[in-house]
Order: sequence, then C-alpha cells, then structure tokens
Amino acid sequence: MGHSQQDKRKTHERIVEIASKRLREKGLEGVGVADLMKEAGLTVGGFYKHFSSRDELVAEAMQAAFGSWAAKVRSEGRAPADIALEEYTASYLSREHRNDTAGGCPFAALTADIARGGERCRSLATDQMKTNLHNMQARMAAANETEARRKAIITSCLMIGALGLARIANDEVLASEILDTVKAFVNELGTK
Amino acid sequence: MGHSQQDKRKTHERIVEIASKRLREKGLEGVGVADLMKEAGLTVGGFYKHFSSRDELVAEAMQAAFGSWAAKVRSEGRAPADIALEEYTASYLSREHRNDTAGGCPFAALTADIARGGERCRSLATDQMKTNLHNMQARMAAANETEARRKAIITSCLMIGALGLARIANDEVLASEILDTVKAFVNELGTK
DNA sequence: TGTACATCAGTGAACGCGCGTTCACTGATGTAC
DNA sequence: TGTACATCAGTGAACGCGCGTTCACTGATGTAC
Repeated sequence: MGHSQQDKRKTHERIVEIASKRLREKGLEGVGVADLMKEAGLTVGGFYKHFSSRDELVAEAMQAAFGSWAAKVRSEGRAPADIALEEYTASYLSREHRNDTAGGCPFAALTADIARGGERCRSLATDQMKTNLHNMQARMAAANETEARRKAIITSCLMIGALGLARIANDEVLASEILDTVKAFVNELGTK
Repeated sequence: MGHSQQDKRKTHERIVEIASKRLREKGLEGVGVADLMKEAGLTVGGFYKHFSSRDELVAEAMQAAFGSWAAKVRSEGRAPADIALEEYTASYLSREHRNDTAGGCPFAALTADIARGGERCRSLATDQMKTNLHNMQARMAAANETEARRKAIITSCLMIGALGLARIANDEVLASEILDTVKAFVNELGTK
C-alpha cells in the first residue's frame, strides 16, 4: 500500500467507480459503506480519508455514473449524426443493457431515486438531461429544430421507459417484445 | 378502540392504504414500520397483529397501489374506447400526477424498486403490466390487433418514461415541456 | 338480564442487529539534515 | 548516502442510533351460564 498522492487518487477513483455501479444496481440507499470499501479491497475506516460523508460519495458516484455512461455512448457512435441513432438504440435497447443495470444508463437505473433525492442530486441530473436531449436532438432527422427537439424528447422518454418496463418484466418474451418494438419505432421516427 | 372483526379489517386496510402511498413516495425501503403505524394513529407493537413481517405489508401495499390506481383510471374514463385515451393522457401526464407520486401510478413511482425487488414483487407487477397493456390496446385506434399492441407498448413506455423524467427535472418549464410534448404525441398516435 | 371468563387488538418498553461515523494506532513514504 | 522525523492512507475495534421484531401487559368486546 503506497502513500503517494497518485496512489490516493487512484484509490479514490476506484471507490467512486465501484459506488457508481453498486448504487445503480441497488439504489442510492441500497449499499453500505463497508461493503463498498470491501469490494475495493479496503476496510471501513479509510473511507473518511476520501469522503466527508456517505452523501458526498453518492454525489460523486452519480456524477461518475453520468460521465461513464456518456463516455460509453461516445465510444459507440462517432459524431451525433443520423447514423448514430441506430447504433444508440441498438445498444440502449439491447438485452445486455437490460441485464446490466450496474453499468447502464443512470436515468433508467435511478429514475425514482433521483426524483426523491436532494436538490443537489436533482440539479445534477437535470443538467445531464438537458445535455442528453441536446445530443439526441442532433441525431434526429427533422424538418426544423422544433421538430427535432420534439423527437428528442419523445425518443428519450420512450427509451428510458422501455428499459424500465423491460427490467420489471419477469417474462423474458415480454421484455424482448418491449425492447424490440420500441427500438423499431424510434429508428423509424428518428430517420423520418 | 373496538375489537370486532370489522374494526380489525378496517384498521388493516388503513395501514395498507397508508403504506401504499408512503412506499410510492419514498420507495420500498424508504419508510419504517413505526412511522406507518404512527400515521395510522397506532403504535408499533400492534403491527404484528396484522402482518407477519414488513415484507408482507410491502407485498399487500403494492397490490393495493395497483388496485387503487386501476380504480382511479376506471372512474375517469368509462369503457376503454377511443375517447378514453385523451382523458387518460390528460390525467396521467398532468402536473398533478407529476407532483403526486404517493397517489400516482406505481410503475412510474417504483420502476427501479420493482426491478430490484424479489420475484413475488416482479411477478405481481408483470401481471399488472400485461393487464395494463391489454387495456391500453383497447384504447388505440389501429388497423389491426398487431398494430394496436405496438401502439399500446409505445404509449405505455412513453408515458411512464415522461412522468419519470418530469419528476427528475428540477426545472418546471422543462418538466411541463416533457409532459405536454408527450401528451400531444400520444394523443395523435392513438387516434391515428 | 346479569355475572364471570376468554379472547385478542392494541400498547410501549426492550432486544438485537446493521450501518454510518469516530478514533487510536500502524507502517510505508517523503523530507530535512 | 545515511539517519531521524513528520505525514498520512489505511486498519479495525468501538460507539450511537434507527429500525424490525418480540413480549408481557391492558382493557374492551364477545360468549357461556
């Protein structure tokens, strides 16, 4: 165990990354500090060398979740061009994404948790939502900006709702039906 | 405090009703037994005269939440005819519904909670989802059954997603934009 | 009708456990001379 | 280069608190005679 600043930063990032996964998986109240530290190969006490409270970690982890999700999207489609939409939907509405809440879209994983959360949490998410809507708008084929924005909103709600319902569904056939139906519809809507 | 069977049943129902609201509001893990009993005008100890465990109450309360939501919908639109769709969307995508998580649609209030929940919880919700899709299908104007089902799925995902995002949004203007955009779109889609 | 007894919804204190946080300590790294 | 000292990431036990659950008790209702 080194004690350089670099080591500390790496440990800090490791904890945040683990938290960003487990919080999406189990909810913002669903994971304990001790469990997270254990998964990072550390013991409880050290936690407060990195964060002043659990809440602070949650805030950082949410930020990180949005960040890593955005990075994942960026690495799949290049620019936000028309072609990117189908790549985006194929990835977002895949069975893999449905089964990987921990590594997936934070909006879908934490919808109600965020809405119930504090102002800090909601502000952060709202900013992210605006950015996402902007990016989605750029992917849409449309006659004008207003139309593109309309489609961006529809598409975002649709995809997040579909992922949520597909995750609730106990029935694999129904889950796939939802994902596939929405995928086809969005692709059609977005390419006009 | 009476001790007749009728009194007990009433108390039981009161606890379940309160729980169905608070659980939607705060999440399935977000409310304590003592708080619920207090809100019902009772003390903690009596809880176990009605339920064998907190989990059992949660299951009953979820059932009740779906039931009361369905009853609310039924009282607003008569039969699942074309006209009912616009009433449904007007109610579902209203600001009132956005601001009343406790009395609102359990799917929107508890999406991730249910997905994370036990099999019992998911089965119950999946059954309800199938019923809801059926009802929605009946409201849709469409050339054939396949088309109506497609629209029912799209509409359900859209409305649930929209409500979720509108609740996250800190920004009232954005929240209303989402609700109104989706409302107009769904009404158009459903009436062909 | 009246009286003694059984039942059981509801009380409120207590228990046990988990979890967030604190704290005295360790030992490896970095610095001063 | 070597040595003494300061720093501080990480340890692991302990604390305090909240929450689900248990339990002995109460007192109103219903029943038996």
